[in-house]
Amino acid sequence: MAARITTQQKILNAAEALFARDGFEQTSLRQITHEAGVNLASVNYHFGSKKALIQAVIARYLSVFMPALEEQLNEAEAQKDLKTQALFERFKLPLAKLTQINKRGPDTFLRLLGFAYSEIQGHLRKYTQQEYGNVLQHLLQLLKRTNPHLDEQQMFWRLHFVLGSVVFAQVSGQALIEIAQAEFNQQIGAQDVIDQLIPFVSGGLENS
Amino acid sequence: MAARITTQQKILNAAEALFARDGFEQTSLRQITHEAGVNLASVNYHFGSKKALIQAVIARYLSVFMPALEEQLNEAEAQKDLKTQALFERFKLPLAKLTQINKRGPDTFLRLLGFAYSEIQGHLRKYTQQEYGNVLQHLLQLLKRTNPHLDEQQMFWRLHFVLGSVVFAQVSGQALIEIAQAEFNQQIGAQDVIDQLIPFVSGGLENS
DNA sequence: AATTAAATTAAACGCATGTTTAAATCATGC
DNA sequence: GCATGATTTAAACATGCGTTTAATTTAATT
Repeated sequence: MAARITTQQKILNAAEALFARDGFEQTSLRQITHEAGVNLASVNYHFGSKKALIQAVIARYLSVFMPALEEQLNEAEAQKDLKTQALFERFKLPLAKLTQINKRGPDTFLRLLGFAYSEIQGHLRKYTQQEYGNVLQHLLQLLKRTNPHLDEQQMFWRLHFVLGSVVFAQVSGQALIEIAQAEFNQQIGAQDVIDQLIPFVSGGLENS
Repeated sequence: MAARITTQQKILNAAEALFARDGFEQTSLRQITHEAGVNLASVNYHFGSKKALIQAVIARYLSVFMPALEEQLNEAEAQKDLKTQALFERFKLPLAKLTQINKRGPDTFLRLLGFAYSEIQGHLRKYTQQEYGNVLQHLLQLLKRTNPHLDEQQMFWRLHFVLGSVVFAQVSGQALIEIAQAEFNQQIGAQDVIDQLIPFVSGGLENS
């Protein structure tokens, strides 16, 4: 059991690609298993259910992303004169690290996140909160530091608006990228979208 | 054919409520027809297909909202010293007008819009562009006026981020409102969310 | 090599969906 | 009041889904 790709991995790889492209509900197990070249029943054999497969796909990314983000937040913590935008820039490295899972890992992860938030409402939120709640708390604390003029309620809403922008940018991302490319005659990648996004969410969050 | 509610209207009313609550794909024709107290087959008889029903539901709102928005934009056009935030505030009145369709019309419309954008990817965008493209062009032109420091590409992306925030706020809105109410011990409505949203999108769009 | 456990396979199950059919009912104009 | 067209109805259709079953094949252990 060394370099050969197991059935489990084949399923995970095919599933994450299709989930990221079409969403969870729009992707059937028959599509996934066909793409992976494995039997339909093997999903339920190895993962138990489709829901569990979705969770496994997301968990694989979170397990890389979250620790890297935590490290970045610790560095930000020590930083003097921390600015909101600089804080958001800290997301770029953890995101880039996801290439170790997949060449298009960063794109994939953000799109998965987008679908997860818009499709399975409370489920992922609860899981993330439970597994990585401390990291998110840390982020909130730092944002309060860079934005002492916002009260609890403003911060609550704006954080969710930020999340909404990110999620939307990714879910509608591919379509928008294609429109943008046609309109501006240049190659555009997910990284460019992030670079456009950061000043937007920074400005939105900070605004008095 | 005077004051009595026709089958078509019964279907539209039931459909828009369920669509707004659960999304288009999550709502079955059987749910809709049961709620409306009409026969299952009457949807296909009166509208042709589920897709056409969705379009009819959205079109009913757009036909009220868009002309009202156009009027607001014309007023803004004449305004001296137009600010981005003031421009976004112009959305409130057209939105409020939707109560003439339904008491909870504004909420319903925004949630429908949210689901429309996240579920049926290109379809609605094309329809809106075709039917009300001139209004949206007008909005874009005014935004360029209030933000001359942004180039075409920045404006393109930020406009879509704004849209994303709005859409997300509404789709995740009810869940978030409940969390917020529990956390801050006060009654919160869709209008409050809009009030929180406007400074966010204004700040995000303007940021240099 | 024989035994046992793990993994894979083809097939079927049960269910829910949107849509279509064809008969029954209703309303309308002559 | 009857005939005609519009509407409503109950039932079935076709399809796709996640899941389960039971038999077969593969791999590991003794």
